[in-house]
Amino acid sequence: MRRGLPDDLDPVDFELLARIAHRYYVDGRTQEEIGREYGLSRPKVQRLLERARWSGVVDIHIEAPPWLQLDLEGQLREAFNLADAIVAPARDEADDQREVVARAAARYLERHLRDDSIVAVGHGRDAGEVPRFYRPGRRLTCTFASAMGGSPRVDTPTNPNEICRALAERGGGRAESLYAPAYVESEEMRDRLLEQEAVAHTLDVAARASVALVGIGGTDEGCTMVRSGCLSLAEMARLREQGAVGDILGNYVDGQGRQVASPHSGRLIALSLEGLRRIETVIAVVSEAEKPRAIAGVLRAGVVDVLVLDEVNARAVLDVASATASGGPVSLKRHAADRHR
Amino acid sequence: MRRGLPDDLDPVDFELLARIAHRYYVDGRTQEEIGREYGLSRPKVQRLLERARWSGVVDIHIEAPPWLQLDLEGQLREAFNLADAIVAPARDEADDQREVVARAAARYLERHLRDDSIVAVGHGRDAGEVPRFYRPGRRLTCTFASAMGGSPRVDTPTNPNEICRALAERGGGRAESLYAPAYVESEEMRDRLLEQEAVAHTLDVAARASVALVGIGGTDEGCTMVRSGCLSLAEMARLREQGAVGDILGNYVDGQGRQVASPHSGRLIALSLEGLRRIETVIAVVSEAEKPRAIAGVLRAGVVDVLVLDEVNARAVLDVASATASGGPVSLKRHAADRHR
DNA sequence: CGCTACCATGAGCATCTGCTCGACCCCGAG
DNA sequence: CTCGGGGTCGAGCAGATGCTCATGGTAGCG
Repeated sequence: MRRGLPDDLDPVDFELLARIAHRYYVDGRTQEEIGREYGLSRPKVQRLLERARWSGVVDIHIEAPPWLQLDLEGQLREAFNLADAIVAPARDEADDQREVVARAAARYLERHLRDDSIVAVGHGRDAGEVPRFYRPGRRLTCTFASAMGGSPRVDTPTNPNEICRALAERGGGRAESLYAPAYVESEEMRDRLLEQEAVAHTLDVAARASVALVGIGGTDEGCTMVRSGCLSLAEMARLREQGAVGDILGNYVDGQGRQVASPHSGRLIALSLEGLRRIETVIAVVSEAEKPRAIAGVLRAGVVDVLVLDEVNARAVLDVASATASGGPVSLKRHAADRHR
Repeated sequence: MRRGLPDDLDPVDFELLARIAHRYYVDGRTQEEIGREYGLSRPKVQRLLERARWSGVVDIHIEAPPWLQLDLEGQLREAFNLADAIVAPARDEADDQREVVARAAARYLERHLRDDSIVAVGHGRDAGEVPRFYRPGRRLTCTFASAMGGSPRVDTPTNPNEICRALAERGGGRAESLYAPAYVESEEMRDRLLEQEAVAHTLDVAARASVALVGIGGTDEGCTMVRSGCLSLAEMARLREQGAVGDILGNYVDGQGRQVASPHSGRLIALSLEGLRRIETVIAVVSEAEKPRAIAGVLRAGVVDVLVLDEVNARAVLDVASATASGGPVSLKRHAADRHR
C-alpha cells in the first residue's frame, strides 16, 4: 500500500506535497485557502493531500498505550466482520487473565448500557466475572434477563441467573431470572416448560434485549457445560463427533459456524442463534486458554457483534481463521479507511 | 504546547483517546460512527480527537524533503504576517545562493500568474536573476510593468525594464517599460516627468498590478542603489543617518518599517509604499548576505505578502525581529491552526 | 443550606471535505 | 485528419466536521 517516501517521487512533486501537507496538517489552513495560495482548485488540493497521505509524505502515527493491541483488534473486526473487538493484555495466571478480560467487558457494558436497556445474559466463568468490575457512572434502570437455563449446580456464580442478579446489584436495574435448566430430558419436557408463563416471559424479555452478554463454550472434557453438569461426557463426545467445536448459549456450531443439529438442540432452553442474531449488540467474553477453534466457529456463525478476549486467544483465533480459510461471515462493510492516510 | 504522551495522562483516558484516534485516523470511521460505538455524542468525539492531537497521542508527521525549511517559513509567516514565505537552501557561493532563491521565486511566479495578470517589477540583482528560471507551463499573456525608474547605467540586467523584457520573452506577454531614472535631480523634475504620458501610463499600469516582483535593498555602501549609480555614497550616508535600513522600490524605511521622509523621496519615480500596499501579492526576493536589518525593516512596513529568501537570511531576520521586539505588522490573522493537531 | 462561578454537555448551524460526474484534453491508432 | 481511450480537471452536492451557544450539573464558598 502506502509506499514512496523520498524515493521514486519527482522532487518537485515531493516538495509540493510536503508544502501542502504542512500547510494543511500543521498550519491548519483549509483546502480552499491552500488552493488560493498555490493557484490550484480545491479538488486538486484534496487529490494532492490524498496522494501525500498515500505516498507516506504524511505519516499519522497513533501513540497507543503499550498494553493495547489495536492492530489485532482491527484484524479481528476485519476477519469476522465484528462491530468491535477488544483484546486484553496477556496474563500468565488464568485467574488474572479472566480478570483483565472481564474488566474490559465491564467497561464496554458501562459505555453501552442506557436506562431501560435490556441485557440478555448467558453463563460461563468469563461472563460470571464481569459483574465484579461492572460499575456504571450512575445507577441505571436496565433489565438483565437470563437468556438460557441454569446448570444443575445452581447458584454457582457462572449461572445466568446469578450473573443477572450481580449485575443488577452493582449497577442498578432489575434481574429477570429464568427458572429452568439449560438442557432438559426431552423435547416434550422442553415444550412444556416453554409454556410456563415464568419461563416464557423471561425468554421473551431476553429476546427483546438490545445487548447480550455471553460466553463461548468449548467441546473439550473440561468445558463449562460438562463441569456444571449440564451435559455428560458422553453427550459432549457425541457433539464432537458431529463436528461441534463450541457453543454460544448452548447452541453448538461446527468449525464453519453452522449449527450442529444434534438431539441436544431440541432439549435446550435458551435463546436460539436466530434470537441472538436479532439482538443489536451481542458481546462475547472469552479468556480461557486454548479455545480458538470454538471461538472461530462461533464467530463464523455471525451472531457475535463484539468480542472481548485475551491476546493469546486473539492471535490463535486469527491463525485458525486464516488456516481454515473460509474467513468468516463475508465482510460487506465498506472501506472508508483511506480518508486519513 | 503539545505535550503529554504516555505520561501525565490518566491511563483510562489514554486508552480511550488512543482507541478513538485509531478508529478515526487509521480505520477511517466517522466521528458519528465512533460516537455510536462508544456511546458518546459526536461533539464529544470531536473534543476527544482534539485532545488526542493536542496531547500527542496522535502524531501527524510530515516527511518533507530535507532541503525544505517549512518550520522557518512558518515562523516568518507568523512573525511578519506574510501570506507566504519560501526559504531556499543555503549555498556557500553568492551566485549559487542567488540562483536557488531566484529559482524558487520563479516557481512561485509560475504558479500565480494567470492570463492577463499584471506584474509590477522592481530592480535588483536578485529580482534580475528570476527570469532565467521563469518558465510557465504555457505562454501567458501577462503584462510586466516597470514599477520604478532605471539606473544611470542602463541595460544592466538588474534594471526593471530589462527584467520585464526578459520575463515577457521567456514566458509570454508584454513588457511595459518605464523610461525615466529612479531618482531625478529635483521634485520639480519628477513632477514634470510624471506628467509625461509614457511615464504616467507605465506607472499607472504597475499600480493596477495584482502581483509585484521586487527586491529589498540595503543601505550599506555596496548596495544596488549605490553600485548602479542611482544614489551617491553621500546620499546613502545621509539616509543611514535618518535611520533608513533598507528600501523597496526606492522607498526607504527605518527599522520599524516607517517610511524615511528624506529629500530623496520627493525625487523618486516609482510606485509608493501605498501603491505597493494596494497590490494583492507583493513578492520580495532576497538572497544577498547580511541584509537582515533591511529585510526586517521592509517587512515591518507591511507591504510584502510573499518573501523568498535564503536560509541564512531567514534565520538572521527572525533573530533581528525577536531582538528588536516590535515583532512586525500586528498579526491579525486568525489561528485555525489547531484543527489538525 | 443557598449561592455563584465554573465547566462539561449536546443541539444546531455554517463551513469544509470527499466524491461523483460530465467536460475537456492529450495522444496514438486507424 | 478523424476517432476512441485513458486521464485530468473542476462544478456541484451530500455528508462530515468544527464551532457557537444555551443549558444543566457540580464544586467551592459564604
